[in-house]
Amino acid sequence: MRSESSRTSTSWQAIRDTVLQRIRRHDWPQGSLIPNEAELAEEFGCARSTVNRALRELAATGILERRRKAGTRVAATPARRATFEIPIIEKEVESRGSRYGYVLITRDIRPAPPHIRAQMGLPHATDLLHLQSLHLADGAPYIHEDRWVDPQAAPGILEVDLGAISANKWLVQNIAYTDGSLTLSAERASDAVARCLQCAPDDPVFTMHRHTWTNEKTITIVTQTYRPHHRMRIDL
Amino acid sequence: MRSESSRTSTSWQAIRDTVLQRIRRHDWPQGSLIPNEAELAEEFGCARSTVNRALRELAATGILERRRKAGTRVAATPARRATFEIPIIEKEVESRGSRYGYVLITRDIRPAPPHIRAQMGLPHATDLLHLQSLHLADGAPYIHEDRWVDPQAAPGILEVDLGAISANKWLVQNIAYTDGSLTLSAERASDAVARCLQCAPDDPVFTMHRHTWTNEKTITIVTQTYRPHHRMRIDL
DNA sequence: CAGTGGTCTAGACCACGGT
DNA sequence: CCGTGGTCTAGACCACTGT
Repeated sequence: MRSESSRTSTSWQAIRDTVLQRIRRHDWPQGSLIPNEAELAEEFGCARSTVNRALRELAATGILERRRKAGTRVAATPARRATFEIPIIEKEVESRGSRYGYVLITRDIRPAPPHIRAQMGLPHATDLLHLQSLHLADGAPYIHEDRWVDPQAAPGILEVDLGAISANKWLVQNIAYTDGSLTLSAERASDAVARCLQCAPDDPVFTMHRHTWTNEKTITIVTQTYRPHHRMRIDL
Repeated sequence: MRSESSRTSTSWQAIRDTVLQRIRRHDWPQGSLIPNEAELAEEFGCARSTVNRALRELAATGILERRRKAGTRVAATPARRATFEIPIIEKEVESRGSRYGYVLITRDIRPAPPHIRAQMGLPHATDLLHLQSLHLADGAPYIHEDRWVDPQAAPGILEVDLGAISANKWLVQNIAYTDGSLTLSAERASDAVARCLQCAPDDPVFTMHRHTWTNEKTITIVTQTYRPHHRMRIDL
């Protein structure tokens, strides 16, 4: 069996799978030290760098823990990391087989309110661009979006027709960001949001809060509220 | 400037950062083809495998898209993937500086109800282990957990004292799983859950649904309901 | 100090997939 | 067909960190 993929002696995937199997069978119990790279390379009859690649991948998913000199250990709790796809709403909607739509509800420029100032770390009540919009799936409300943009960090945004292109799309295409954070929560729909999403004003709604910045400077803070009953799926 | 990290000619991190910078500066616009590995290796004065490593890392985060023969392109929408840390409740609680606690509320063996049978793909109403428990932070309710376990897929589980060790901990330590899915949503707290979490019966609650299986066979299905106002943070 | 992982190199062969 | 990325090798030096 195992005709498998590779021609070249041993592939790093094969080594990864073998190691994984040994961990799952408890040949190498949780927390234990496994042989070092040189030993495994000899066992598998391959170069050390091939072993390195295999073990590195396993370490990246949290299954192994590696430290120089200390060696490689089976993590106490395996499989702790997964890849999270940051939803791109347009594609998310289309991949469900629906037609994507976008509507700008309000656009105004106003001094940052206190909670936004605090999050952005602004010393003064700078003028910010405030947007409210709606993403649609087959014409029905899908996500309500409330966004603040700092025009100083996103030069050019004030000249854009944000009724034609979504702020997110424009920002992604035009403003580089270096860092971001993402917070998920369950909220009670506010009256305003409920009206937009056409749901009851206290329905539980899945909410995604994003903050992106570049070089310590906030570009935008967004709160996206999904319509009720939304589920976000993550594969492991 | 740039004393930087490496001694050895050029590090893959340096190449990654340079490439990233060029993308952010739009030297290489979105969707465009960038030079191939051999050309970049020459430009940076390093081995092709070093370039490969740098570009592979960028492709893993969704910033680049690579295909043999077709070459490497700047993704239309950069930075689409992030690493998601699957919360290990005990550690999550302790990392907040709280004391972790665990209480088993109910334990019974009963035929799988229809919706669980459907999710597990069970043809008959097999007997399953059903558990309800509470995770505590400093003695206060933190997460309510409702879990179904197939004893056939998790041999030994019926003999375990699940009042002493949480089912999750025991399963993670004893039963290998190969695949899983994770679904996040906002729900309205049910009466039973609200009582356990000591909140109002219609509070919006953040809910994590997990399904793990091995070789097509479901091991366990869990619904974990966080106390109100919980936020799940993901760094990018 | 010394062992272990981290990385780089130069060269090679291969697999995929546009043309 | 043949260009491009994917991988492997053998060897080397280095960086961290436990002892």
